[in-house]
This record gives sequence, C-alpha cells and structure tokens, in this order.
Amino acid sequence: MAKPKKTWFAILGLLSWRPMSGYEIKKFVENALSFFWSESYGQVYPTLKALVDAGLAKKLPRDGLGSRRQRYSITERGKRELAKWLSSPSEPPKSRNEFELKFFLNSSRPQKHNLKLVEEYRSQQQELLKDFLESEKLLKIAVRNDALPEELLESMPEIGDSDNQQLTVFYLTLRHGIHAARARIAWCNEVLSFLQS
Amino acid sequence: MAKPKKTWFAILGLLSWRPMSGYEIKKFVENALSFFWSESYGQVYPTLKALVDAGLAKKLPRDGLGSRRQRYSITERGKRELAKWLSSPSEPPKSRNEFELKFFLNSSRPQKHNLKLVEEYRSQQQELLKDFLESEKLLKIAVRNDALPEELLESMPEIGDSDNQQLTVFYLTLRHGIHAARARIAWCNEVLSFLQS
DNA sequence: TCAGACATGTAAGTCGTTACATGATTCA
DNA sequence: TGAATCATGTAACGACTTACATGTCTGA
Repeated sequence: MAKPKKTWFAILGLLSWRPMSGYEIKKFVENALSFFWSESYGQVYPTLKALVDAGLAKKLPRDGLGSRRQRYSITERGKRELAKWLSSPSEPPKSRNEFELKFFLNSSRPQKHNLKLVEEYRSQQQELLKDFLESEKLLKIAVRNDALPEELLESMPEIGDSDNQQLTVFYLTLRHGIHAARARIAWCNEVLSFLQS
Repeated sequence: MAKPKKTWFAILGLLSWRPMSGYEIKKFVENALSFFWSESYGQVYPTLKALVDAGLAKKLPRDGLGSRRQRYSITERGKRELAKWLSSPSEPPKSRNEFELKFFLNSSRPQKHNLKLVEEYRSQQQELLKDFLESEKLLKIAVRNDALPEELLESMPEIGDSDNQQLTVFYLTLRHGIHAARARIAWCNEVLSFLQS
C-alpha cells in the first residue's frame, strides 16, 4: 500500500462496524455522514473489490434465497491495517469552500451583494443546524437509555443495530457539526451587523 | 461554458483585484487563502491559458527588460462572467474531513486512542487560531488606519496594494476562520470532558 | 401491473496533485 | 560560484463524479 487511500479506509472502517453491502455503505454515508464525508457508487463498488483483492475484506455468502445483497466483512488483516491508519495523524483538510471564496472575491462590488450572499448562507446553515439538533435530541435519548427511539430509526434506519459505544461516537461526531454550524451562523450575524453599521 | 469551473473563477476573481502572474496567484492563494482555498501550479498555468482563449483574461506586455513575469489582467467579458458567477448560489461544500472520519470510525477501539486523537486535533487548531489572531490584529489596524503595518507586509507581502474595501473583506474572511477554529477547539474540550467523565 | 426503490456495476470524463524539466536572477 | 528563490510550464497519475446499463423486488 503506497499512499493510504482515504476511500479504502472509510469503507473498511464501516465494515468494522458490521458487515455491509455496497448499497448499504453508500446509503449510510449519504444519510448519516454527509456533513463530513461522501462516497459515490463509482468509488464504493470498485473499492470493495480492491479490498477483497488486497485481503482486507471478504465476501460473505448471500444469505437466503431471494437475497440480492452482496455483503462484505472485514478480515483480521483488514482490522490491523485499519487500526494502523486510525492511529496515524490526519493531514489538515484542504478545504475548498465556494462560499468563502465568493465572499472574499466580492470586494470590488457593491456590498448589497455580499449582504444577500451572507443571508443566504446563514439560512442554509440554520436549516442544517435545525436538522442536527433534531437528530441530537433523539441520539441523546438513545445513548442514555441504550435503546433507539422509533423516530430515530425512521429518519436513519441504517444505524439500526449499533451498540452504545457506537451511538456515543455518533452523538459526539454530530456535536462537531453542531458547533461548526453555530460558529458559521455567529459569523454571519457578526458580518451583517458589521456591514450594516 | 457548460458547468462553471471553480478554479476558473477563483483565478479570474484574483485577476479582478489586480493584474497578476501565475506565480503570484499561486503564492497568494497559498499564503493568504489556504484555510479555505488551494490551487496547484498544474491548475494555475493551464487555466490562465484557457481564460485567455475564452476571452476572459488577457496577457499584459512584459514590462521592463529583465522582467520574467507574465502578468494577466481581466477583460470586460471576464468581469461580466465573474459577476454572474459571484451572484450565483454556492453549492454546500462536500467536505471530506479525515479527522472526523477517524474519530467516528474509532468507536470499536479503546477510548484512549480517541482521546489522543482529539488532543492532537486540538493543538493543531490552537496553532491555527494563534496564527489567525496574529493576522487579525494586524489587519484590524490596517483597516482602521487604511495603511498596512510593516509586520503584515512581511508576513503577507502579496496583499501589498489592496484598497480599504479589500482589506475589510480580508479581515471578515479571516473572522470566519477564527470562528471555525474556536468552535473546533470548544468541541474538543467538550469531548475530552465527556470521555473522561 | 407498474412505479419506485433496491442493488450492482462500468465507462468516460473532470478535476486536481505531484514530479519533473528548464532556466533566470539574487545574494551570501 | 553555487545555493536558494523566482518563474513558467508539462506529463503522468490518481481521486472522484456522472451518467449509463441492467435487472430485481415490493407494494399500492
């Protein structure tokens, strides 16, 4: 393994939670991790194949008769490689934030445009925060009671059989998103009052 | 122009500040915008050529004799296209945050690992915040006095001849970074006390 | 029965980085 | 004079998305 590929470990890491199929992996990332991760089908299926070839994952027999799903599980070697990667330092993210770029480049134009831009951004972030807080409420209950509320299962069926430690990490990761969204909203308010003064 | 290409407008936007060479553009992004944008030489030079071909930018004559720099300036058409793009809504960033992924995937391992991971992340963010605050202090003075402090010019020579409105936007963009870094540090503290309780 | 979700996969293309090639200039 | 930086550029590669192809199953 020359350079560790993030997609490899993202998928391997999900398999370390429990065996999953390509479709499940895609949906899980999309529904539950979208605020800090993304994968496309064009990545997921080839990567699963590559993980098997590298001996880090293996195909599980398709259970039942009508089952169309091809599930994969992590191997012992896979676990070791994953553990190694999880302990390695993360490179600081090279973010490319379109909004910030636009805001920055707008300097030579009337400030009215920037105000509109910031207001749009703020309502985007407020929407996001609302969703986060809803999930947070339910996850908090889940962690406390070690049981998943009906509502949570409806909005995120993929976290179905998670244990308490997984739910806790989920909750804490969500807190990261909440802090970030709040910070962005606070910035918007600051900028709006600055520009209007 | 089928799908608006971000790199095109990033570069065009910088040219709207003032004429620049490829090298200057790269350095500017690297030194001043790195916390929300990045470009590589492999993008910058071909894009400049493409912008000229599309009539959005034009080559300036190399001034003087020994000048090796090839500067480019934005054209009227370029300004119009840029303005259009700047007014268009930004798609929410598809971030892929390696740290958050690791934190999330670490759930099945001893929490000691996560503590270490979070502490590392926190000191990374604290370093970042320190730099931001230093720049902020200098930029604040610059905006107030409409003059660049010596120190600022040393650490960021590329903002050399910016006008007051540009400095203001710069300052406000930096505030975004400060809010974000503080939020991440606050999250770290929250998580550390949660995991240690 | 048929629309919509489930499910797997591939091909082509876009976007971006890295590494390399080349040479001028500056300054210790 | 030779190391570092300035400066422009390209080729090869890698990561990721989009669009497409194909077919199954479920439930109104």
